Amino acid sequence: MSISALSHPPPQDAHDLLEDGLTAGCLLTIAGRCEVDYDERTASYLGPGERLVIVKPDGTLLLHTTEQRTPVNWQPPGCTHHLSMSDDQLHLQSVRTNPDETIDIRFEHILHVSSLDLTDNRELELVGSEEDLRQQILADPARLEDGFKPLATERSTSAGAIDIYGKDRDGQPVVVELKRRRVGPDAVSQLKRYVDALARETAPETSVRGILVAPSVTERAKSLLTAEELEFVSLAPQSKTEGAPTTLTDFGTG
Amino acid sequence: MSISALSHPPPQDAHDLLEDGLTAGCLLTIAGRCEVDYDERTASYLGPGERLVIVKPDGTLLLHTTEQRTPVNWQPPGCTHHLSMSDDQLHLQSVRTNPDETIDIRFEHILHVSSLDLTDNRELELVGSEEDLRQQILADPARLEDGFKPLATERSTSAGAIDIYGKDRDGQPVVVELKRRRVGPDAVSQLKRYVDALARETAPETSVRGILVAPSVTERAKSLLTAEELEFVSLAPQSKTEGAPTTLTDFGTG
DNA sequence: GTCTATATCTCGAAC
DNA sequence: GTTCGAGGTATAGAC
Repeated sequence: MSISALSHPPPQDAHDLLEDGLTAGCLLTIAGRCEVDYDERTASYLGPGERLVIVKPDGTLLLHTTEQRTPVNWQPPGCTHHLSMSDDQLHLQSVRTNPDETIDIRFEHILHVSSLDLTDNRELELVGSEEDLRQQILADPARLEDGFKPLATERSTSAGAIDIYGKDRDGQPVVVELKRRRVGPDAVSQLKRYVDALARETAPETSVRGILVAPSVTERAKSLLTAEELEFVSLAPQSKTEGAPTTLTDFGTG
Repeated sequence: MSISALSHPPPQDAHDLLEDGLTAGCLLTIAGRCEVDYDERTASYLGPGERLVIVKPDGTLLLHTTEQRTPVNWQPPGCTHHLSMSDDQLHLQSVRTNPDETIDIRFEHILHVSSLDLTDNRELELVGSEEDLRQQILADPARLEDGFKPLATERSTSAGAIDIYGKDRDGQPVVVELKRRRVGPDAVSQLKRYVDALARETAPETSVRGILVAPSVTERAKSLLTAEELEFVSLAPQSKTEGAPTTLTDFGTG
């Protein structure tokens, strides 16, 4: 039986259906009016309202309202779930360890429950990520700058790993930081951090260049780049129009 | 009618139920074997498998597999959804504008559909945030440092807004960056960025102190703090044991 | 396990 | 509208 469901069930019937599904490794859905307590890392309370609760076989819990992409309460994979009855009400408790966190859901009323036996082996194939941007540059370093020679990816420094480390046509060390989309000041700080760390760790007389690669930058990021004497090259994953490599000027379109 | 549901429905019946629910502003769930295409900002393809799809009345779309907290595909609030039939298969298309993005879901087989008319007015009450940490320091600045005087919150600089700006007992300017939990190198960079910006914007002979406030720091962040001549004070939201400055004798009066 | 950085991050607030 | 930073961020990869 791959699917069981009940509309407007007596709480005990809902409990029994869900209990069976939980032990059978099914994905559970519970729609109804409930009240939610969350405790530990922070704490929250959600007063009564009608929501949709999902319990996945991997131990994930999601509590969704009618709005937003983000669940209003949740628990990550690996949690254990306990169903119980009290005062003719269905209770669902979700327990996480390290950090210890608990979600308690009490259902005043149940609209619908289902237990779904889903099988899914497929993995998502995604293109257009930062990794694609890295591959673009490694395949054709001139896209970054004429004469650029990549020497390492993920080169480690005391401040963290550099996306691409290389040397320019004059043999000067270059730190390249990649971002798949328009960046703000945080990316500039990150690049600066790596440049400073590398400068500290290499011969003090050789200056280190830092190049931020992204489709575009915000105004504040641009002025920070100038203040920190860092550079910017416009490139986008998949070489879309925005980041056309054969470009005219570096700071390109605004 | 607050809930409609069908198990193992003919695709056309599922379509009709969902179409009614969509126009009525209901939350829809569709469980079944489907194939998914996502296109634009990046692109992805998800081969056939059994999943749970949720369409919220605010235009959110979630596509969940049996694992993980994060949906494998999604669309944020504000998207428009279109149901159609083709080759006796149910199609769901989700369209977003700015940026233009589309998700296409084709159902080979439908296990269960439901249309839920949920009402929920309650808002989540949360405690233990960065704001609580800020309030702690403003209420008792000595927790940060003896003689510290907060002068402004969210003081703006060319690099962004400073969490707390103040002066120490010697009148030297202090930049305080707050984090509600253990921090890594990124927080140090952020603090450094504000300190540098403030130094650039004030009299060059006065040095600016930077203090990172968090429950704890990683080793690398610690050494970066030292390298950048920045300081750290251990404090946690809600004055938990970890960040208590003087543990037992602090609460004299009520 | 902890640390580090990315993400179709999401979300809210300030501008 | 864009920008910026927080988040119970989640998640993957490295150590």
